[in-house]
Amino acid sequence: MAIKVDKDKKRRDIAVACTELLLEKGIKDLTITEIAKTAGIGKGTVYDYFSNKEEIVFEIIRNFIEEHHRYLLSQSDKRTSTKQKIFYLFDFFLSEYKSYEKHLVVYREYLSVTLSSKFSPMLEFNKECSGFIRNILEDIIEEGIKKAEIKDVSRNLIDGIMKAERGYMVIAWAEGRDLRKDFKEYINTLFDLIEIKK
Amino acid sequence: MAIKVDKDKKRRDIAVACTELLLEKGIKDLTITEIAKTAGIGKGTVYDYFSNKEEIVFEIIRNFIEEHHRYLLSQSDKRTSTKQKIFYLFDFFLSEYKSYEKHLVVYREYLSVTLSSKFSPMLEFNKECSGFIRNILEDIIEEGIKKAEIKDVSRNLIDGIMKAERGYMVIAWAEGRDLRKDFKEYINTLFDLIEIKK
DNA sequence: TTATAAATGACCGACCGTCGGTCATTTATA
DNA sequence: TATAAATGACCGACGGTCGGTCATTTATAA
Repeated sequence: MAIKVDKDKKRRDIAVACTELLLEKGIKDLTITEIAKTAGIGKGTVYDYFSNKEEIVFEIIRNFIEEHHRYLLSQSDKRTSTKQKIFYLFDFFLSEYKSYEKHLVVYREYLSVTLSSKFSPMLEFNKECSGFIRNILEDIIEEGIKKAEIKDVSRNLIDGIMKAERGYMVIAWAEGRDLRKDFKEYINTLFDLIEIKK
Repeated sequence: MAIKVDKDKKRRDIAVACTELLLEKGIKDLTITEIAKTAGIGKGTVYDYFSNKEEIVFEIIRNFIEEHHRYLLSQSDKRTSTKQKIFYLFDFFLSEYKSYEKHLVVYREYLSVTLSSKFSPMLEFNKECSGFIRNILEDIIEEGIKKAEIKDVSRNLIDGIMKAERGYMVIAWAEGRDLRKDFKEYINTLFDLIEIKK
């Protein structure tokens, strides 16, 4: 027997090595040759660990997203208001942090790819992601209802809020508007309608 | 001087000739060679009328959208309810017509392209389009308020509804859910909140 | 008026560079 | 020495370019 490499580990290593490169160049302008060079391996070796470019990009972006989800899980704070919790939940795209900017651009390009991709693991993962966010949102809403902060009908808005968030995300690029402000105003209006006035 | 062709007309002719082809193959799988063949011209000639593939696709899709907008303008019916008018406004993606299916698929791929494109005429046109829909939606809402069907606060929901629609559009593909039903439920819930009960 | 030379620009398809992906060959190790 | 692992030359597809051709129009001279 010759050497055995840990295929999974090497896969991850390649992904990690190319993270910065992806943020710098974006999906479309990222080439396999560059990926190989950056990871310090031959071009053919890339294909020993990934079956195509889409898979590599997906691996890297999945890392971003999973990391962000871990961050969200660590953030649950029962003291803040229901509305504030919702803002926190969508803070990835509401945040003003400059360092998020590149991530946001790549994430948007990734969404663009998923919009017309047939690569099912990616589509599957996307479903999981919205399921994840949706669960948190459901918890937030349920707790708000239990605390009598918001009306029962709020439950039916969950799906719409999820979709609106995606809409703001997607349209912002094409229109160059300040989506952060717009989204906040939208949530504020919803709360005008669903909040139980004391 | 040699013969002068009407450049604009020929441009349109090429676009029209390739409409069916685009619907059949989608944006990504459409090749310039096929376009040339379908339009009955040489490959080089294509580039006498369009500067790149994106421009050709854009020309064809703009036709779809403009046609649909003309249809919307012809549809104003003052007799129906505010909610019903909103459903009509978004009928392009709510409609069950089988013949719309291919258009919808290509439109979604087009959205995917706009999400990461730098081709500014397209981005500009996109802004115009949402402006167009938004104007109609504003009129619908204003009239609903004037008729005392819905509350004043509805005005602030316009932006959110626009974005939610886009979100439903975009997510449907990735999740394979029945976006028509979901979107209708979302609008129904909003109306529960903004309708003035008699 | 007519024959013909010159000018024009629409049209073409061979060709180019790039890039994702493959495969025959080499290298390293047990 | 058997075999896993790595490699980079190579391939084909595709978007886009460019030099050349040819039909048509215009200018000119007999």
